Amino acid sequence: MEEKEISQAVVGRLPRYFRYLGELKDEGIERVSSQELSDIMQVTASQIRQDLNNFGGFGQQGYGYNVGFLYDEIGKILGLHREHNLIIVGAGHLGQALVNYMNFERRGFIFRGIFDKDSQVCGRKIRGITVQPMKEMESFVRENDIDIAVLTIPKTSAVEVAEQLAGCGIKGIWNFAHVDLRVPDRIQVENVHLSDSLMKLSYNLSSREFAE
Amino acid sequence: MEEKEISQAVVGRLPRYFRYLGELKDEGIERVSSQELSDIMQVTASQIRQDLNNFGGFGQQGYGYNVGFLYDEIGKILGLHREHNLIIVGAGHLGQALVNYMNFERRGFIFRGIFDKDSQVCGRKIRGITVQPMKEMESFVRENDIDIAVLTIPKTSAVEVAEQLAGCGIKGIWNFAHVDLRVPDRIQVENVHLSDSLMKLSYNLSSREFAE
DNA sequence: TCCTCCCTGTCAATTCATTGACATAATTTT
DNA sequence: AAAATTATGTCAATGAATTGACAGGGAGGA
Repeated sequence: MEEKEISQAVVGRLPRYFRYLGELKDEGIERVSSQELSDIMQVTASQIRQDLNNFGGFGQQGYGYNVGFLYDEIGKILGLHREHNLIIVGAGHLGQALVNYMNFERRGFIFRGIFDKDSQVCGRKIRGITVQPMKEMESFVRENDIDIAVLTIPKTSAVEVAEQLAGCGIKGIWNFAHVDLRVPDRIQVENVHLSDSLMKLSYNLSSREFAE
Repeated sequence: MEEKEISQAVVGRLPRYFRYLGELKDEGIERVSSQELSDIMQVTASQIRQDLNNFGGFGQQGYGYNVGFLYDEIGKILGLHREHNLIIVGAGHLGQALVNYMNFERRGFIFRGIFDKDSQVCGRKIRGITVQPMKEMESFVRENDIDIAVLTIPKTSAVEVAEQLAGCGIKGIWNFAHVDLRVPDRIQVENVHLSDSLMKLSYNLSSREFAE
């Protein structure tokens, strides 16, 4: 299926295309040209065509792109046509917030388990899912066909937990801990470093002041 | 201060340098060469030197970089040497999680107010801060020297709220709503699109399967 | 059916980012 | 004090990403 390696720059733009196409679809719009999309999304039409062509010719000359079709195709490319089983490790505020955020489920990302090392928290239910102790994690991952682990734990324990997860066949880690994980190549890690993001904003605020 | 424009690629790496330098500092290490940093951080030494030189010559030939000094300098570049006043708009799970996440305060990002449109939620206290109704937001921003607004609200209301914030002199928006905000150029927007991030992970999971 | 216009897919050109190479300066060793 | 080593700052070379240009394949109207 994948012939040439797709750059992460392109991959990073796919969800945004997907979002805008979804909106157009909801508005009942059937066709769209790269130029129209360009106007809406504030990227060049050339980039849109270039990006989409990495995955095949979805458009038609003289017509443009069929919104519904393109939406579905990008969804498939992103792997949204099938379900993913997730667990959350770390039942703190952030972990709970993610479990309660329904939009993930709508896209096929289903939370199957929650784990926490604090025995006080274990047994509590979050959105119908019982928090389990850490020692149950590895067997749970193996027995329930878990694809993705979401790490919402302090960085001190994240490295160790990532190793455990690597050992029991997890495929991907969505990492909110403020540390870079070293895992085998077969495991994909997607980092969400919130404080990095906030610092970037802070930088851009200060640099802006002097630019004037 | 800023002579040439620094690319966002560089800015995006600064927090990571900052983090690793902080760790070295905590370990009591005083000096580090670009080559040593390169080994630890898994980026090329050349890139490290190139990046740092955008902001000045922090190192010394034959010696390397002084960890503490470089840490402080990058902190200043990132604007962490002064406090930022923040408000949260949207007291849902995610908003609460962010308020409760102490690490931001440690870096000088102080939450001054929380706002929500749900009158049921207003009046409740989150970490000592009373949730206020939306109509108080604009005057609060003006009167309390608020720099940054954190949007943890659904996308439907985010656009409107962003406009209100633009009107009352906010400088930056940390946007967790799943929508692209259109605000005047003077306002910096940093997006955290969690579902985009998860979709990227999903893509990389599927593409990996076929690559083997 | 034919003609005109539209818009993609793709190639080429340009811009931007990363890596490599090295002259030079400070440190450390002898 | 001199020699050897270390490691920066910077320039040049390479590589990657974005933009521009256009041939040619439909679509839509007459």
